[in-house]
Amino acid sequence: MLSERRLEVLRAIVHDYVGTEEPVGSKALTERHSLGVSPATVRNDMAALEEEGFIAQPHTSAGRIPTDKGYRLFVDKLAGVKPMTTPERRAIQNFLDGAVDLDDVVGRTVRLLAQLTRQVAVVQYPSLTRSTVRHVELLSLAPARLMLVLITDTGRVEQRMIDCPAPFGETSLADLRARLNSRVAGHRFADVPQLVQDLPEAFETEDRGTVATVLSTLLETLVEETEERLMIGGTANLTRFGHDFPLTIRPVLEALEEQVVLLKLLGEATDSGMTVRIGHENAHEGLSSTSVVSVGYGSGSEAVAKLGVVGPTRMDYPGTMGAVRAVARYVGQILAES
Amino acid sequence: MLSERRLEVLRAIVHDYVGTEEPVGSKALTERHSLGVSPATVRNDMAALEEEGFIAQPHTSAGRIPTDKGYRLFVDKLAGVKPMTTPERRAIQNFLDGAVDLDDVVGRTVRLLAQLTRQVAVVQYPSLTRSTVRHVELLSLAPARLMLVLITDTGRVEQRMIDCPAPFGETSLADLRARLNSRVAGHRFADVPQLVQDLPEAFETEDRGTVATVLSTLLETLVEETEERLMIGGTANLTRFGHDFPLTIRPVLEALEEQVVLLKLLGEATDSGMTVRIGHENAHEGLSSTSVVSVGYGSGSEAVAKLGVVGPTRMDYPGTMGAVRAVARYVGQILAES
DNA sequence: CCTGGCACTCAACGCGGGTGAGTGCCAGCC
DNA sequence: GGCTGGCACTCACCCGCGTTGAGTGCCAGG
Repeated sequence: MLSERRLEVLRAIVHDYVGTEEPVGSKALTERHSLGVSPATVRNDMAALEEEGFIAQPHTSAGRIPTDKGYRLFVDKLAGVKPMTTPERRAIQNFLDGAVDLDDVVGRTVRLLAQLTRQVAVVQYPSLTRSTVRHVELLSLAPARLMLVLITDTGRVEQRMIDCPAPFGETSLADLRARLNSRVAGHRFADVPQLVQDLPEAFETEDRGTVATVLSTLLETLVEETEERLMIGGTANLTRFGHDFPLTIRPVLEALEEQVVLLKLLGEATDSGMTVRIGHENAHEGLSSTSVVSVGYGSGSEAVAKLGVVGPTRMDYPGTMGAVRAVARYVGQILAES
Repeated sequence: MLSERRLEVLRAIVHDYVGTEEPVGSKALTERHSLGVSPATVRNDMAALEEEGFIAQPHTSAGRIPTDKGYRLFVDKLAGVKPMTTPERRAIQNFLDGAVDLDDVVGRTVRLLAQLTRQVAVVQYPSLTRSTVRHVELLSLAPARLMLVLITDTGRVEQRMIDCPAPFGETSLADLRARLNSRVAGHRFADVPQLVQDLPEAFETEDRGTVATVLSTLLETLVEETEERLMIGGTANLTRFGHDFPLTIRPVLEALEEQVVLLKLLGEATDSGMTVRIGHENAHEGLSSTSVVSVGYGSGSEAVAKLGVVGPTRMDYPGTMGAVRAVARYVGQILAES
């Protein structure tokens, strides 16, 4: 086990390195932090920390930089979450309050998060499977052509075209619409399948085909749209990364364009509470020198989606975590209100 | 006026510079292109071209690179549009054919365009004002709360909540729904205002307030949503820009995040036909070393929105223009079909 | 008007010594 | 045993310098 002071040294190294982006040496450390010991002692501690794999030297006779393992220890044991100041909170709330619809909420959230953390922000649209149905609408566009519109409690709208196997009368349509809504409105999407299971039985034989088609389209929509959408922003912040651009920034931009990758990234995070994935802890190759801070958010007590930021492993973890948590909280509030 | 050969020299310079990214000298030019004259002659031509402002030297005793004015001449007079090959066309069509809804069409288009041109692609969602109404739906969510759903011929769906001044019966609702649709379905959004103008008069006094509210919300939606959405992709291609990254790439990424800027960019382009804006021709500061190739696309003969690519002024104009034109054409087809 | 020849310019490259931050180790002290 | 000051060593970084070579402008001759 590492002594108290050694942990303190690690904390100091992380702090300085995050600030300066340069390897930090023993002398500079003792000058900037009053550790109460001499550089020589710090050197010994550093040797021990290096031995354990928490820090490393880019090359012999240079200062030390934290390793992924070092950051991990820092995040888990040494750093708290830095709360937002009151004016910051107020600014967040004001900014988000102006949103007019779901797209706008997500858009504002992304911009806000990117600006607060000065990193790349990722916000997932509220998930359908965890949402509840507000309303299902069926429109007749042509004798044998329907449109299914699905409205969620988070304000999201999905629509699908349906080609009916047989013409479907207005009365049947109204009937189906009413029955559908009385069964599923207010229920969670995940519960819909079993709620509508026996619905065709209530209809005349000639209509059953169409009803079944409608239901299967509905269920299909639920499944399909589980592959969720997301919005990213603040990519310009990547340019503050380092100086060896092409190699650092390229793979990150590529990864960010792959929604699949991002969704997996957010998906891997724990459902509740904040998750920090550091460097190589991210499965994706291109993100091996970035960290992802993510958290769930939702209109109720339960998370309906996640949001987070992607930045260099060398980031201000306490500050970033504070911003992410605060934004998630307020977005949840906004969604609950609307 | 410049002689035929001098134009040929300019074309050669543009061609080589686009390929190599390095200033091109007289000797190299004569070696790679059989111009039939000696380097010395080419030097004289170059001096003339420089005099006129079509090319410039980064520093004394270096080769020449085209200026914005040079590219302009090249695009206007010297370069054609390079058509896509048949297999390429087929690939485009196959890729776009798999789309399931509007979001998917736009998403696929962006990815396709980014991949084909190896640059940043921008696709605007079909505009509401130029679209036609497919269907208007009114749902009653609560006694005095309605939802308005607007479906366009391009598959776009917009919804709005409406708080009614007075309770609105189901019969009135059905009546309003029917009247609304019979008037506006199939008509262009721009024509909607005058089509619904006298609608309240057909209703009982007690319902007129609600009808008016619905109509004003409808008209509002048309106006609001004129500020159109767009999707961008292929930002990773920016890393192929140059080697002096931070300065080149940063402002571009920033500009791309500002939807306003992009919309203005596309908006400035002519409505029909392809538009190429080179370097400083773009009003926006950060885009002064990029060119924008854009074109309108639409389901009919008329453009409903625009798409294009943003790349370095040093780009393959004929190829890019060919790809942009081809993609626009096929997207138009897809939209017309759905 | 084109061409070969010639002197000139200057960014890019490679080399080499100097500088300084940082390290590891060790003997001595508390 | 742990902390400290001292010391020799390492090595990336910087700076200046000469070399190289692609490229230029100009000019006299075809």
